[in-house]
Amino acid sequence: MTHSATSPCFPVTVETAIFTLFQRDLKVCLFPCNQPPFEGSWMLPSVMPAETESLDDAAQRCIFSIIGAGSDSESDPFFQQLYSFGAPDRDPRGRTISIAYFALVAKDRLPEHILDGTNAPLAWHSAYRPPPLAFDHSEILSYALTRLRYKIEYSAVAFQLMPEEFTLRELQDAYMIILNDQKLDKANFRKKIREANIVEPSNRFRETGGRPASLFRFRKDAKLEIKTRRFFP
Amino acid sequence: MTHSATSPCFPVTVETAIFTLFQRDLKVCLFPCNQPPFEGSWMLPSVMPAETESLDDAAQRCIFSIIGAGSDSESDPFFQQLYSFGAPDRDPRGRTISIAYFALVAKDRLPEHILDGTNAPLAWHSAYRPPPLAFDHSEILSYALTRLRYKIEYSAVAFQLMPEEFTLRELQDAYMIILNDQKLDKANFRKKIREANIVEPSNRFRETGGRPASLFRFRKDAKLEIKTRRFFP
DNA sequence: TCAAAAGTGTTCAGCTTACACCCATGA
DNA sequence: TCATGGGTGTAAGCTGAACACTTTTGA
Repeated sequence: MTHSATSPCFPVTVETAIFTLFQRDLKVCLFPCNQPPFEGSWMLPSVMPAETESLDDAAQRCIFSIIGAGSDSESDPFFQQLYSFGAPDRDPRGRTISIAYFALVAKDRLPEHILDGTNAPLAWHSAYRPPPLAFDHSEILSYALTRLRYKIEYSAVAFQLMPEEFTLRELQDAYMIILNDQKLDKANFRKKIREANIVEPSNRFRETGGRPASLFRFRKDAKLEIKTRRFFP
Repeated sequence: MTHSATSPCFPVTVETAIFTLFQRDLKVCLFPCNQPPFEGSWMLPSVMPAETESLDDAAQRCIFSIIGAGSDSESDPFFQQLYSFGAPDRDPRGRTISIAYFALVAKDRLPEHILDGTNAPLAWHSAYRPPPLAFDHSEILSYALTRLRYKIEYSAVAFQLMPEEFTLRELQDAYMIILNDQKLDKANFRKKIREANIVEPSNRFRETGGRPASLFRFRKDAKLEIKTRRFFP
């Protein structure tokens, strides 16, 4: 009921599903796993919290160790705790408890050599059709995808995956890729974005195949999360 | 990046916010805390996971240790993992990592001596106006309340707080208490419930001050979670 | 016959959806 | 002048909020 006198201890890890968007696909950052029996599988990046480090700090260290600390905290990636996984047999080497996070990084925030995998074991794989994953990491990944999809529908986190400036078509593409829904109506999508008041034009344009597209950026003061009554039906 | 060779260990606890509904109020189960410097404060019930026990099993054990194991698993309370708390200073006695759960129990599932607190340190307090709580438990409680409110809006978990049979008025009261909103329109609420197709009449009635009210029960095959496109605005 | 509470139908505003249309550019 | 993609207006249909109404019981 209350804390017992003896304190069994558990190794604790923080695993992070880091997402980014390129090649018209949602990508997740993976490392090759060498541990038997998972040779040839891939795994999510992970760290162990230091003695005096909070879970969030550990997750942030995990992310920065991959993408590098930014020059300004403005462009720091969004991250959020997901769920904790503690099945006794999740790691055959011994029991560990894993606190899972997910993170969103804009492609232009990633150094070139991290994006293309030059000179690093890390690789970006399709989040929807990932290679075989070690431990329970495919469970973690699919949970992260579900949460990302939920979150993108009631908040504006999508902008965390966009570059500094973007066209509305590019934003719509991001939504369609993440929601796996090609049926979003262009006019209605634009109206929603306009009325939500979360972007402003930069008065610059991007060359496309046809009429040039206005570039937008997210407003610093935008309301990012809105809750409305829904009930179940 | 990957698992390091040395494995720092952390004491891990599972804390559970157990909610029930009576006296027209949402109640949470608390225990007195004797640990300095929190004498006089209250705390959420907690257990430490055993060596080979999953986190969910530990949470279930925590719940059953209070309300007793049910005769049939049908009436087992609903519970769900919430969030993990790991601030280095959350417990002044030493660092622990806490996996928080919340649970919903129907009042008629609680034995009489648990409800009225006879001969037990446990007590039920208003979840909205709780007494002083030890550690970071007020943070855990307010997080649990937020999640409960979200969840009740897009799913039918409310029925976990209802007795076997109930009137629609009683169900509406449950919603109004949890959402802290007295303005729910009776006609519209009933229409929603009817169209959601989640209850069926038991063909019995409850005596009230006026016209007797039909009793309903939840349908076993009801769809409990429905997701609709929402976006942010 | 009146008070109290159950239970229902109808209207109106606002939002979502679908779709048609115009605009600006390069070839 | 045509193809391509950007950008907008509007009508139909659905949903939710508000509210007035009827029904059934006990006193």
